[in-house]
Amino acid sequence: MNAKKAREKAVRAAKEALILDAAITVFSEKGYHESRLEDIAEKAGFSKASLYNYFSDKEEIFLTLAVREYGKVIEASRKAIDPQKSFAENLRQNLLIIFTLFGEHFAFMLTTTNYQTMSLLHIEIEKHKHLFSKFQKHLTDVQGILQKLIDIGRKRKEIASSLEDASLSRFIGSLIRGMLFRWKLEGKMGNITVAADEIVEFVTHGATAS
Amino acid sequence: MNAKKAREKAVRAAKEALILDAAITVFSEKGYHESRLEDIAEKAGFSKASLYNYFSDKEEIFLTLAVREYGKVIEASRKAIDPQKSFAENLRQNLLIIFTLFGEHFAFMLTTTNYQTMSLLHIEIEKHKHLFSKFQKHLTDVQGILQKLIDIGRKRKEIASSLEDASLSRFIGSLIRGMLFRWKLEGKMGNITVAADEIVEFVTHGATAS
Amino acid sequence: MNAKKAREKAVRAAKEALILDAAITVFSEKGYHESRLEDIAEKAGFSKASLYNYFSDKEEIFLTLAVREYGKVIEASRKAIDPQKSFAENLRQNLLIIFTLFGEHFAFMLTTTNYQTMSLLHIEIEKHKHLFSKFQKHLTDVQGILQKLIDIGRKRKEIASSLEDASLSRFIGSLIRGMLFRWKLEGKMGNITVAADEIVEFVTHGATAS
Amino acid sequence: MNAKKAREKAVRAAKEALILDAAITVFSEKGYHESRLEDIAEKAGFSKASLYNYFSDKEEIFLTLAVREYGKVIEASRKAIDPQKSFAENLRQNLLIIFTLFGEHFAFMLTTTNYQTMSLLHIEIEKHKHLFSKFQKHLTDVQGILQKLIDIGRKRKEIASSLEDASLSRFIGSLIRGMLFRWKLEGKMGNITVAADEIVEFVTHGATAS
DNA sequence: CATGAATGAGGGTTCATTCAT
DNA sequence: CATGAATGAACCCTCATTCAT
Repeated sequence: MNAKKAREKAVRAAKEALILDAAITVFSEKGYHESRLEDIAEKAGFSKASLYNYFSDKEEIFLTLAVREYGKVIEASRKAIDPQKSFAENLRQNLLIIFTLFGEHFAFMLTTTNYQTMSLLHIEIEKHKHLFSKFQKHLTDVQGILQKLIDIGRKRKEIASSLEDASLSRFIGSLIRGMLFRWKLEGKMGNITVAADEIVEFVTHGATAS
Repeated sequence: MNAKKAREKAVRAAKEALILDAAITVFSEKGYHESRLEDIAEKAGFSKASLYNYFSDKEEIFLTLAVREYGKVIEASRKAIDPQKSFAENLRQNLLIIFTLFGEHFAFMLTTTNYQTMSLLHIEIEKHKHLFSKFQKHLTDVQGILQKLIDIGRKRKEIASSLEDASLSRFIGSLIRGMLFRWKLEGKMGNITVAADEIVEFVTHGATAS
Repeated sequence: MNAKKAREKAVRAAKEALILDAAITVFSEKGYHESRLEDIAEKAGFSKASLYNYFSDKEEIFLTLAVREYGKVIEASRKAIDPQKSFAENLRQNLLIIFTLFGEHFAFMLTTTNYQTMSLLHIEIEKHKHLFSKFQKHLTDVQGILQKLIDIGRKRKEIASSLEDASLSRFIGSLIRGMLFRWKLEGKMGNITVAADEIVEFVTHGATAS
Repeated sequence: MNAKKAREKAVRAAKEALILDAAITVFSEKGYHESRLEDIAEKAGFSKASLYNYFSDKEEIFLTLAVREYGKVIEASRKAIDPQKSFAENLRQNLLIIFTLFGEHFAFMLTTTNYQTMSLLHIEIEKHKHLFSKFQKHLTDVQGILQKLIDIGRKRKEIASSLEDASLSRFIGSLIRGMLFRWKLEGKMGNITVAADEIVEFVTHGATAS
């Protein structure tokens, strides 16, 4: 009977994944507020009401999804950090991971960014307190990873900027979001490798040196 | 009678400005979709219905506003460009202009950015074709100004990056938006001069050199 | 211009009354929860959304209505109290007032009674705190009026029951509600005078004496 | 095989009882319409869907329960009637039976009362015609018992009221419901003996005599 | 039988837009 | 012009009931 329970759990997880997969498409395309539950349901092959068997409301879908996606990126990023390698190499690796893992849903990261600024208005954060703080922790962690890379660079004497680490990591984050933003406007993802190389080049030398 | 016409026109323009001034506050705070016409009207001292005497719909208010705001920035930026000065100096000047002109409504730029990605979904663009293309032209112009700065830098041999000018200008744009985003999350504008200096520092030297 | 304001205010009040009049019919028939805003709107000659121009939500309609109806009864009842008359006469008068004022909407009182027990479950009472406490005060006032009658009876030595005044007034209240309940089941109001007389008879002598 | 059948039947009956026991709690607390099948199922230790193995729908659960509960009361009440005793004594006994049998679920009687007035709206009565008429018969029977008591009182010359027996019995019913209503508002049952004594006192002497 | 899951049919509420005064 | 008022069109969420396993 344990096997049955396990199977059912797996089926349920698979369906949740179906919904989240549908949701990421819709959220990426339209942003949080303009996304309609009905679109997500339809894309996932469910009726709107069925979504409520898996998630308590729209916000939970969104937050669960955000946590899942960032979780993937954070885990992969952490594993990829290699203090033996140069800052440039580590950064490049990290960028490739981000761009690869988000893949065709690269715009979702922009949606979360936007959600972040909007969430300041909602007071109902109480409802999904746990998920929400997890979401925020993940966002912090992403910046943390960038800072970790910078830290390594500092130790290896590859970084000599007078700017604070926090500023540097925020700038790198901005460049990443900027790239996603460009792709979104262009309607499709660009070449990941080129994008990563460009960012690395800009971060390491700025505009003045090659 | 010509004087009367002129007066009426001036009055109308003044009222439009009142509405736009109210709109920028609301749009900055809540973004395009979450902003309610009623809030704008109230802040402008009109009733919701009155807005329709000056603008045909919500989108026209937004686009008119965006065109106005970017227009200001573009005009001021163009005037400030000085080929005799260094790239860094020009960039710094430009950043100060952007941050100063948007002022407390700095977040409005983020809203336009977000609107930009959402507008791809609307089919109604036909309705405001003229305004919309003007809006897009302005956005292009802003990038154009950044490219102009880079161009000057190249000519003065201050920029040696292997990256294309378009990429460089996009990166700078990303850094600007990133700074605004940070301020939005923090709930208030930071120190403009410091922000400009940091961006200039990062753009000129990247992370590796000071 | 003051006249215009006054007229508009009157029109508005009239429309509110239309809605409340529609609402009392629906609420009387179906109770609070089963009443649909759409039915009320239709009966009042408005669209569902229009109701929100006059009341902030369903509960406000209900509470406003309840306060209005009980207010009428309480005012009329207070005026009718005459310490010079006998307890029986006062009670009879009061019953006639209640039955007359509620009129064809007699069942509304049952709905409020039921709402009262259900409201214990809602936590949103905060939202309409003011109206809600007014509503409760009115309910208390109705009992208070009955107690006042009893008090007069005591002073006139017409009441000799060993029961507490509070108990007596509650019993009388129960008899009133019981009469309304009967009418509701029968589908129509019965003869008001007969009903009042019966209750007076029962209250004064109980079952054992005539 | 007959034993097996019997056993299965007993098991089934036991499960039905579990559901009904859960239902009475929920219905008492929230009334018919606000009670959710899910709550009943959970309290009974079943899944929501399982309820449909025992009852065809929500209404059947309610009606079955009502019939069961009133059945108990009616049976006990009938047995307790003693023509040798005084009207007051018989009434007191009957009240104690009602209050005791409903016990902590005293509010259920109010729910049935309310359901009674609402049921006039449902057209589906056809569906549960049999149960529904049984339910109504029980309600009539309760009144019948009260009338029986009055009848005994009349025969024993203890009742001299000019009011019709039907009216008297309805009044007594109202007093009972009023007591339950009070308890519901207070959130808990009061002292049964005191309550019964008060009602007996009021019914026998009214307010004017002690 | 038991149950997880699916869903149709609402119900309350919001908001941009229109219209009559 | 200004505006109070009206409303269609959504949208989120709930729940009794059905169904497949």
